[in-house]
Amino acid sequence: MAKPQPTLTQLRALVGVADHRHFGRAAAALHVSQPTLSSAVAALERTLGVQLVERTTRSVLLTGVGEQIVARARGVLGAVDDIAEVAMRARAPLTGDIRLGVIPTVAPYLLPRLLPTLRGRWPQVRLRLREAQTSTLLAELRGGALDLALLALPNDEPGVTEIPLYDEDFVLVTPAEHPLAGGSAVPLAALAGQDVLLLEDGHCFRAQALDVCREAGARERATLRAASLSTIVQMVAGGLGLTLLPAAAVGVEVGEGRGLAVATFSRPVPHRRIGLAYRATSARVVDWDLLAQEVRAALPGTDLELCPVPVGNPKVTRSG
Amino acid sequence: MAKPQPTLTQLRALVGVADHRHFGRAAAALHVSQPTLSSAVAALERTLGVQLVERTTRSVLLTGVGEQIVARARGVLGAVDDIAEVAMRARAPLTGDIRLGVIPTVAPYLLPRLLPTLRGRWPQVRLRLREAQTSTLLAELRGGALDLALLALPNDEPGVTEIPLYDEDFVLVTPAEHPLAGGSAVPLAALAGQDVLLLEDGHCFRAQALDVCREAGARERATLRAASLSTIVQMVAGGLGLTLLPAAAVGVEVGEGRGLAVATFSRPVPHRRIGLAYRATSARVVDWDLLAQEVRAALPGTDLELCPVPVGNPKVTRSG
DNA sequence: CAAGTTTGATAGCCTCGATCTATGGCTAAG
DNA sequence: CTTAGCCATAGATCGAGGCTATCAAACTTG
Repeated sequence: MAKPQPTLTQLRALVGVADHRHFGRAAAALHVSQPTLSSAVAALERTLGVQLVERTTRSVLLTGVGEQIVARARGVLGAVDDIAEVAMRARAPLTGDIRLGVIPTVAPYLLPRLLPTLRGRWPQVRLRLREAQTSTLLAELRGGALDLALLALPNDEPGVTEIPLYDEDFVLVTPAEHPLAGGSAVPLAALAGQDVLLLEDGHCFRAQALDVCREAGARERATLRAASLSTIVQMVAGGLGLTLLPAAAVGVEVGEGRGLAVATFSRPVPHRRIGLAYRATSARVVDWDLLAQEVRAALPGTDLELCPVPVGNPKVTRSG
Repeated sequence: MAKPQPTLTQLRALVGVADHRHFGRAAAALHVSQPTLSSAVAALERTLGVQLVERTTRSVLLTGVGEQIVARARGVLGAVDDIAEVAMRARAPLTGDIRLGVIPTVAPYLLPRLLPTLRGRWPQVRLRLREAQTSTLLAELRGGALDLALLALPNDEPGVTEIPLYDEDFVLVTPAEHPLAGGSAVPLAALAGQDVLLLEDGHCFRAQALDVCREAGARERATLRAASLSTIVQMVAGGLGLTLLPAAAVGVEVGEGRGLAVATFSRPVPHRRIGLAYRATSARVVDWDLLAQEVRAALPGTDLELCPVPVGNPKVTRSG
């Protein structure tokens, strides 16, 4: 026996009846006639072999199975709408609002490079930026307040997919007269006993740098936690200690003639991976992949190592 | 402009092509002719306005958008199959295998009452029982190795739905000659300084009883952790201390003439809630509701307080 | 290099099912 | 008992989706 499968039209009819609890009004809302709706629901019940709706002339109620199936039908119809939206987004890629959250240790160094490129190549896109720490960004991402987050990977957040973008080394910033100043392959162990200045709690870069310090045997100057890398670098210039910076920050934070020197570590060089994160259910994956390409294209050429582009054939190109 | 929506047939066609990477074979697998399949995919691309498949005479590839949409289409088709299964299950309620996990502090006291009732009223059902601690049960439930778990609530497990069944009070079991023996409204504070025997780590009832002890100021005899309530009661009879039992265990564990006495607490009486847990995506919710009714019907009449039946109209009755 | 083979697209026809209008039957209210 | 409201049924119509036959393109092979 061949089992007839439910039809999308039938599912829409059922959901409509469930919503309105009234065949006539549901039919009007679905722009079909009442008998059409009636027979659609009846056909669904026939193919499923179960009564879904209790009809009396006075009221329309769902049976227990009916409730179950209505819930699933809503899911199906929503997913079909999603498919249409995915296609629509792909037809007009990278347009409209994108709510992007960025962590504070990336934003000031990457955005000045990204924004002009993006505006030039995708004038239709409007970035709505938000700067916050990782935990905030992930919460807002899951809650739907953000479309996309630019942060350090991995986060192992269920339901969130990540696109790796680049790896950036950590470098050592010291006063110019410091013994380690300007070194080119400083071993981690050279940090032992040094006073290292770090960000305040909640910054992921604080945790990453702290790991390095622990391994190296350095100690944190805990009384001097700063709110930004900028402040920390000022403090280093003031002779209060030394600090680690992610490579991308060096150009902006360590200027000439400020009495500062940058040293690089010997292998294995401590580093972190930066990438994009989005809800796995997002209908705009194609957009996010394109944006990832733009970020990679906007990267400073030297110190940052691009992550390989993961998948598939990037068939979608700019429209126009 | 009215947008034509994708059809289930079209989605099936697309998924088939994605699976086989070959129109002819996909058509055979779907039991349609090759031109039909071809035109279905073409129609889908037309309604979505996006190219989904790269066709050459030599190979068939998916575009980026195509991959996205295939993934979602699989979800849609799976959900539709689920709907059919929900209906099928409702047509033949409570039949077939049910893999039920039960925690050790419930199983020996509830199952002897439940099993005969169940066999009598639903002879077609076959329970495959498994006794394990909460964490194991929940892991197996999520992994699909179990259909259903009978344990203490709440667990706040994402993706897992819980049906409350009954609340059971904790009672105090002491040697017959103990000062608290047989009391009828013992305040928790009376436990202060007493030696209480508890289960070994991992049992949820251990944690629950330990909470009571902490609040009451009792101390655990940590050198005597037991693997079962049965063992603990033996130890109490041997004068090694006293213990807490969930009410349902009293009848089985505390017999006559074994030198044991049962005392009840004053209000607020410590208690725990027992219920069923299942994957929120399960297609057999109707079955689980029915089984919950059977558990309630099988309950010992006196000490356990039924939880209110939550929802809906239990339209489904026994078939036959 | 030409013929053959493989494979997906197109054309034309047909069938079945979804939809419509018209109507019937049931229930609750007055 | 009548009336109004509401869902089910009947019969007609039309289009989506199916099939067979054929074409066009590309790779293979003697």
